[in-house]
Amino acid sequence: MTQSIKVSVDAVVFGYTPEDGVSVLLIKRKNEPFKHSWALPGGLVRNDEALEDAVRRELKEEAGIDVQFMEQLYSFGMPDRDPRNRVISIAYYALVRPRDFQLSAQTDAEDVEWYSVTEVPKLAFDHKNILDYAIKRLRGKLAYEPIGFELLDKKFPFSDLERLYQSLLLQQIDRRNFKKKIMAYGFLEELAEYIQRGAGRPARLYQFNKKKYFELKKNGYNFDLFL
Amino acid sequence: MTQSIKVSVDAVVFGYTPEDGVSVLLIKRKNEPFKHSWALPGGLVRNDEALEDAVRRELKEEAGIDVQFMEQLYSFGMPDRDPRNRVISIAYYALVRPRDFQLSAQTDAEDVEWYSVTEVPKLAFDHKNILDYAIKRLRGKLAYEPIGFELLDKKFPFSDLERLYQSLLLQQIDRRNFKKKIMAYGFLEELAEYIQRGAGRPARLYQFNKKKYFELKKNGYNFDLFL
DNA sequence: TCATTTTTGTGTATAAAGTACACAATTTAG
DNA sequence: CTAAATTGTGTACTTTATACACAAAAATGA
Repeated sequence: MTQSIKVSVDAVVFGYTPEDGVSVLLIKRKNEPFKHSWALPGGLVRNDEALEDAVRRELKEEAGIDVQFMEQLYSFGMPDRDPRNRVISIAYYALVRPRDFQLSAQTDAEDVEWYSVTEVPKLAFDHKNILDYAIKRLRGKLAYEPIGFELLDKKFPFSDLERLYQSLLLQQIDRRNFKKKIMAYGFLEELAEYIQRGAGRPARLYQFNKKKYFELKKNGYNFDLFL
Repeated sequence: MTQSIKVSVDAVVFGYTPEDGVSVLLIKRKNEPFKHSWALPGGLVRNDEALEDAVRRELKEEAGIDVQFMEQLYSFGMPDRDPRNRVISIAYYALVRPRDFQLSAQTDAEDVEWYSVTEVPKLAFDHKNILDYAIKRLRGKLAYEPIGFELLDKKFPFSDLERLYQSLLLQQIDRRNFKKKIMAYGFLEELAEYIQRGAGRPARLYQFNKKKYFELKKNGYNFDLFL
């Protein structure tokens, strides 16, 4: 018998706000199977479409968002992961700044929502697996590449970066040592601007210098940010 | 139009011998397209077969080998990567001790051969890409997990490990410091046996203690072997 | 308005880890 | 039996990581 496997993509889109920590974008399914269940955005790849394009298309169709940073995560192919057909899914993860987007459930979804990674609802298919895998990857990645900047505002106070690391790596950080280490790499720029949020001394703003980063990286620099 | 994408798996099987360094297992294709070209072993996934099972089956069918250590590498899905149909391929990489196997071209291949990674011939499809990706992954992985032991004999002289790292990471290693670092982790056992190869003082044999390794790992230990 | 609370900002001393380095021991090859 | 090849081993020095506390600037509210 000839092969009859379907190919889909799924996306784990992470967002971060200093208030709510790390969240993930979920959609409520409009169709069977798992109708009305929460799930990762995704869907079948078209015959002549690159995998990444399929992910971007689905994110647009289901949630109305565009993402910048996106990487392939893993391919999930257990024969019974979809109750109807054999479907293998190539999962991607993406990082965005939630405030950059107005979520809007589009044609293919009943609803779209950010959920804190600490309180995700029951998910369709093996999407819980995929999400867990993505969280692990995000943690690992964060520890040796400065992808955290994709999640923060362009200009941010140092404490945002600190809190991002703490909430994702689940450990305390020594403020002085952390700053010392990050600044030593040289890809963070100190600005002459300040921000005032609630009580406390106003915080100086910083921004990530991608050019400097890639330059350093090209020269074989190692960015382990293990804490 | 309904989806008509085919799903295949490909395997990058790495071997190591102290004499020839790191090599990769290639097969000579028996069929079109790329008939008589060298390629990575692999083939279409069956309708009800897990991805890993498909890889193991193909390795058996094409090269007559069984592998122990295997991990998913990446999925390659450019629409034109196969000149005939749309085929997305889920690539795996595996590590073996070449001396454990007698290679034998089976039904699906014209020939099978180990090629040093420094002198691979022209490959079919996008297999050169896949191989390059796998080499990068192997380097990275080797630097923070002791997978090198999968490539060495069960009992090996310390210099084998040294040479493996040097040939893969392409840099000089200080013998004393390297040994100090590795031994400090505590997952390498010094044996009371010695081996004599060619000229020079006989070398003490060592072996990897997996149990100890997993125990350490479970306790959140970090094994960065960066040099 | 002023005392309290909240948050940011900053340096130094100590401990740990990484690096550089050279010579003796044991074997084979000629 | 001399030369060449390989293994085995310790210490001083440099770099990096860690622990730690108090002042500055703003908001809050009595």
